[in-house]
Amino acid sequence: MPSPTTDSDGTRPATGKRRAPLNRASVVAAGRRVARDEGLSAVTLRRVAAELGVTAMALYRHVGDKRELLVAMLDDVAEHLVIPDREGTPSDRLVLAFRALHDHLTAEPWVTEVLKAGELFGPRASRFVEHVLALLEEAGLGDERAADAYWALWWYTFGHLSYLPALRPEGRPARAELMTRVPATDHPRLARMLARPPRQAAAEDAFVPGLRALLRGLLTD
Amino acid sequence: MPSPTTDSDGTRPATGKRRAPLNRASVVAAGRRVARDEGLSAVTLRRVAAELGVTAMALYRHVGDKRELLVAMLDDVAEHLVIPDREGTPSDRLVLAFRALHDHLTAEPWVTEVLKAGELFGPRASRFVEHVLALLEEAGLGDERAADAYWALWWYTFGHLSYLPALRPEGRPARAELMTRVPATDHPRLARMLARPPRQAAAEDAFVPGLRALLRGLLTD
DNA sequence: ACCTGAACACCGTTCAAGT
DNA sequence: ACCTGAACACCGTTCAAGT
Repeated sequence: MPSPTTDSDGTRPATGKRRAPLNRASVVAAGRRVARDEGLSAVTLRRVAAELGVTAMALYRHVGDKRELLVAMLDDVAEHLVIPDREGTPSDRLVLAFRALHDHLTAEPWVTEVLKAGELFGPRASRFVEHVLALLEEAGLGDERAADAYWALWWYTFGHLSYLPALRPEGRPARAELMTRVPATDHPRLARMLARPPRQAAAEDAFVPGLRALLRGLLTD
Repeated sequence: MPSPTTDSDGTRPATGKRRAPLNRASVVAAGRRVARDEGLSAVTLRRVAAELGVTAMALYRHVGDKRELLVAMLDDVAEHLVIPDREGTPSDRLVLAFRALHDHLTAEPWVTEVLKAGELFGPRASRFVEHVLALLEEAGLGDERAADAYWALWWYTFGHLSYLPALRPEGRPARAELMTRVPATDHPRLARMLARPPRQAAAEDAFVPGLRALLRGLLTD
């Protein structure tokens, strides 16, 4: 390996063969790239390292362990969330915010697979939480009820996000197989529900009505 | 524990050294035992096999692969759910049902870790889904709205279940560390929320009010 | 028919060693 | 200071072989 140049810690591209120096951001970016292009299961330390032209053990200088890498990848996603807002009722603005959150976390499928409801989100997206709490306050909720409402909204949103992978092409056979196993005579309503087309779009369309219903219930009492 | 049915092949206890013959149920039971006693991470094919006094490869005759074992373990839990009911409004009876579901899935911590919102639950607990759909119908909802409402309720419930592991002792340090990183001046409401004690009991108490709010929103419109 | 032994192709992680 | 090579202790899974 060539490396005789004695530069201090310059970020220069250097001449030809020298690799850019590793840092946390580049490791996280490489992890996201592998996850996006090859799926979450491809995100191994060896694979991410290869992506950077480096050996797996080199990553340990920058991330601690694999779990920390995944958390950092998630934080990276959360940081780039843009929270839309406009004139309107607090309820409408809350719908707007949670739709944006939902769509943002859905943009890269691997996100919904790493996401753990408590551990990885919530407080990490500080701006988002603060925004939501402010709107709930504006809607007339006190500290305690606002906090409960925030969690209810997040649990609902998280639940829906977790449901989406099952609708992806890989999950379809499992669902089809389930349908054949449900005894229609014993469970007529369930049979009717499963008979309805479980299109991805339908599930996404179902998110907002449920969100509105939840808000209706949370804000009126 | 299956009753001593006189089956075709030799199910005799045999004399002394002969191990009871393996079957799917015993493999699933062994998996649940290991998960309950040593946590989900201990559920490896080698460990489960050892629990049965057998080698890992012997399991493949009964479960296909590891994912199938986990699904079977979950189905086993779902099957033993008792759905309580009593006189009352559909709303009250729905709260009763979802509380029971919530408590049942919470009884063994590993369950919330394997649970995938779409893939593993929902239709598998046929009795439960049918019961809920019937109550929603009784409350005046048509097929389509009842199905949407069922999913909304399940997403909310699932989200809360997924949140609980973070409250377990192992997850606490992470939360404490988050608190110190949140800038109180920029996010005063978030800081107040995090300052409140995140006791496990509090989170469980928060489940029912949110559930009621969601139902309020779903049933009135 | 049911189970075993040995092997394969991976993991995350460690540690001493290189430069 | 930063990275590598080699090794460790695991995984899930396969396959031919035993009984």
